[in-house]
Amino acid sequence: MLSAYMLGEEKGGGMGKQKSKTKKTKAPSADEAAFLAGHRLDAFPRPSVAVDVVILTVRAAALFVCLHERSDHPAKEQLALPGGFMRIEESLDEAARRIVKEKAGFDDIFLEQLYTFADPGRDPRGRVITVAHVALIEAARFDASPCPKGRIEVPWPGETGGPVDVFVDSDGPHSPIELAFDHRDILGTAVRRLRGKLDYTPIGFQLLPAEFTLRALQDVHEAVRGEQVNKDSFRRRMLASGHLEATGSHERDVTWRPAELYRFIRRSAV
Amino acid sequence: MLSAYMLGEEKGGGMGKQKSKTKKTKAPSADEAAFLAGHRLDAFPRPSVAVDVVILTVRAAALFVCLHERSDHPAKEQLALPGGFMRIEESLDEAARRIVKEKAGFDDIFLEQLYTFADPGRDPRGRVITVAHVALIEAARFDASPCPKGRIEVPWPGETGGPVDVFVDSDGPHSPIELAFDHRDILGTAVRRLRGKLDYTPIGFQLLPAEFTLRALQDVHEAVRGEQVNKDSFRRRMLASGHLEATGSHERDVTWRPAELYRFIRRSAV
DNA sequence: CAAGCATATATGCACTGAGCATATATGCAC
DNA sequence: GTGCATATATGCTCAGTGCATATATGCTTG
Repeated sequence: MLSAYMLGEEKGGGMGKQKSKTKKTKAPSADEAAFLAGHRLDAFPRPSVAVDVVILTVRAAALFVCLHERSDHPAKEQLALPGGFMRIEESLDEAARRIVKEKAGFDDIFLEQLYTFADPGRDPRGRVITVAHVALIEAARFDASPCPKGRIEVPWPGETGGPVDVFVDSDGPHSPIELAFDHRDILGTAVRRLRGKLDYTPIGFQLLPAEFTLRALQDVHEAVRGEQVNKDSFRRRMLASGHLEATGSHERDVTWRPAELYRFIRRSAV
Repeated sequence: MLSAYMLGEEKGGGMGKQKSKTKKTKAPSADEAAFLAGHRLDAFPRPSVAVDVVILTVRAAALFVCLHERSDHPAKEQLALPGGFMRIEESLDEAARRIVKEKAGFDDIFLEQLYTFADPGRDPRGRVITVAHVALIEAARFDASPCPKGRIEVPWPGETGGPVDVFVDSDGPHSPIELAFDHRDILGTAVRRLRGKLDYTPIGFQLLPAEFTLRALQDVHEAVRGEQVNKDSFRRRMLASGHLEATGSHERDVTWRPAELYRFIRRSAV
């Protein structure tokens, strides 16, 4: 049944047809308008498209993710990533922001598309593909959300990849919890992406408040990378990156020498 | 205009067939089984899901992409990326490989998911989202495909991003061609991704034959990055990467001193 | 055949950033 | 004040990069 899926594409399967290239315009011709009017995209089966969001923060040198308890089957009462179905009129970004707002309560948040998971059988309800997103937020705002929070432990080094383990600390020390669907894989992909971008983009600053110490920035990098970094060269590299601006003020209520607070500034041009 | 694809009910109704493929989820309880039996994913409007593939190679120090002339509206007779609708029973990877085979003739190819483009209005037929993929192939195999070939010119430096220009050289020097839908943006995203991964993954070797000279490898890097690289440090860096194995043989039929041929070897462990 | 040419390949040197050690500064607890 | 924990500054070594120079190896040309 090849033709059923080739709507709007060539039917014959030949590759070498080379018609003369006519000038093409954006305004639809009468011919095209007639084609579109008689066109039925819903004449063949389509999957459902969901959007899931991995909302991450760094607290106490560890990665945490915002979860959501499912109120319906499948995986009823199990924890899952906040997600929902894309509405027919909204973009993926709009859908993701709506879900973040509805299920975690965050209004303004750094958001980026991650990967599309589409294995047949990943959802028992039928053919559901999900466009996963990553959102990053500072710990104070993260903590203010009522969502269940999971601590992430990454069992692989560097950017190896694979599922990660999630612990809900309120239950005390125990084995990692189960997540609905393939959400442990999605989480693993999110961590791998984050590790890959951390050194080459200013993405790490999204996990910090507006003003922060170099030590806090280092904590973020160490939590994401899952390993210690050299303090001196980290400081030098960050200060030389052009992304930091000293505020002149210092942290308070610490029992040691207060560190200077810095602001993130988007670098002019490369 | 929305109503055209908001006629919710599906005519084919083919969701039930693959329901038994739930390998990742636990056996449903009686309660859950009852829920799933009464569940209708098709009660809500769903988009159509397409897959487009950016098939790239490097030839003569330039990036080239494999295209496809559309035989039907919309954008009839216009060039586009090879693409098609995902079938309800196949994974994205399977769909992409089917499309690569059908429209470009490549059987075994490096393939990777790129990004999902889903702006409402990107397709005049209605709500169509596309999961774009990138495929890389060596120039000799690329040239053997009957697909129309476009030369890529990237108007932005580094990983700035944005649409790229495509030229069909057979028509002589002229302005960049128009591509169907948002395919110039998809191409731009592909180039940006490629630039980002080139230095930190062995992805560049996918653009070369099994045995190649260091100069050819450098040509690949320069074509992807769009700028010259230092020859000496590039050689040293590549030889120190652990990804290269000398074959002992040398290139032939060149008018200068023949360079040694190398093989790509996947580095053991990091 | 010898000279010339284009490229490959090898080596040395200066510069830069990273890792490391050391010294000084600044808050709090006692 | 003393002790302590951390921040901050400086100097050293080492590895990688950009650059220059020297040699090697094929073909072309006279």
